Amino acid sequence: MNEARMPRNLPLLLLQAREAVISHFRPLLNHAGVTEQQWRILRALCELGELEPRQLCEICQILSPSLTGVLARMEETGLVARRKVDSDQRRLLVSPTAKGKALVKRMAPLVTEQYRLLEDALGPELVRDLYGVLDRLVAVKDVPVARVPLSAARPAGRRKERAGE
Amino acid sequence: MNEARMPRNLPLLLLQAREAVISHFRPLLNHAGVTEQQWRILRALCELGELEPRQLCEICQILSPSLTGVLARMEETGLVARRKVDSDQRRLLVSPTAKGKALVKRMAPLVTEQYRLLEDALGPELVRDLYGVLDRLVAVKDVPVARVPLSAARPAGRRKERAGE
DNA sequence: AGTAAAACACTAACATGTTAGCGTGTCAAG
DNA sequence: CTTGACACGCTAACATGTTAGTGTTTTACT
Repeated sequence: MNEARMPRNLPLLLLQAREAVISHFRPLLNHAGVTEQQWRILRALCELGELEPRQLCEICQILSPSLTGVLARMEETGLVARRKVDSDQRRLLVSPTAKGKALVKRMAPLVTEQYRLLEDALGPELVRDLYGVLDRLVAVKDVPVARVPLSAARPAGRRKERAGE
Repeated sequence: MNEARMPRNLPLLLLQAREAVISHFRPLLNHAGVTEQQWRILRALCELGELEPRQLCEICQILSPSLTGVLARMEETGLVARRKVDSDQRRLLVSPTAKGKALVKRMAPLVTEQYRLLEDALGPELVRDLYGVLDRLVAVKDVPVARVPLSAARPAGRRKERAGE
């Protein structure tokens, strides 16, 4: 018969790959008292300087609503500072505080060392191939979108019914 | 000076890669009324049959506390069923319902089609390399863990202080 | 048999992901 | 100058990620 088996689950594979890598860094970040997202933001700010929230969204792969909360907590703990832009009242500028920069400076050698250990375990070729392939993947544009037949898909009637209505 | 720049952020790159892929499937899943996690679980159950929660955790890369909630919601909407195992009162067995299987069967062609479009955009070599590299990465074991100097890292004193204490 | 350790699913508390929508500020067309 | 479209950061509501810890059932060892 048909049954036409689906292709491998690529998003899942990428998730597993990411977990395989990040698991070796999580202990370091936990010990430093920052989350993965906070670390991404701090790194970006220390490497690129003052940035706007929307830039951080793109660079750190964090959606705007999440970023709002993350930045609020980081401001609370004194890792970053936010200031308004005079020329455009809509925009903000986020910068790392002295405390934030100090944390990055403290963590950098540890992160680098752990990365080296990981590289040793993976081997230079795999690491090189990894960056090569992923960079190519991320650079891909213009992937067409399949049209949904409108008839297919659609479970029962669970389409956003609020509880209190 | 030193400043010793850190290596590239590999977990971030993997996150970006995953987003580049999953973004093309999210509309399909949304339209079907299931989340990414629910889809991973349904696929696993339909391809491998009845599974225990801890197996689903491993296969679908979902932590136990998250899985508890996801399965509860899926049982609520009638996509899966849970039953206890007699031989071991601790364990459970999760299986897809008729409704769950039907959803997978409906979605399969759409997912496969979208995957084909993605493959066309990426090119066969890149897809092949992608799986090759990621499979090798996931398979890596025995990565040593860097010892944290105990003195380094550690922001101010924000180490799990409860609000009501 | 009897006990300590481990396995399993679960809860709790917090942080983030995801979608929809809101309010204000900016800018361009009329 | 005004209006309408858009950009930006935000809130709201729900689902999931993450860490710590709990209660119960098994298992291993004495």
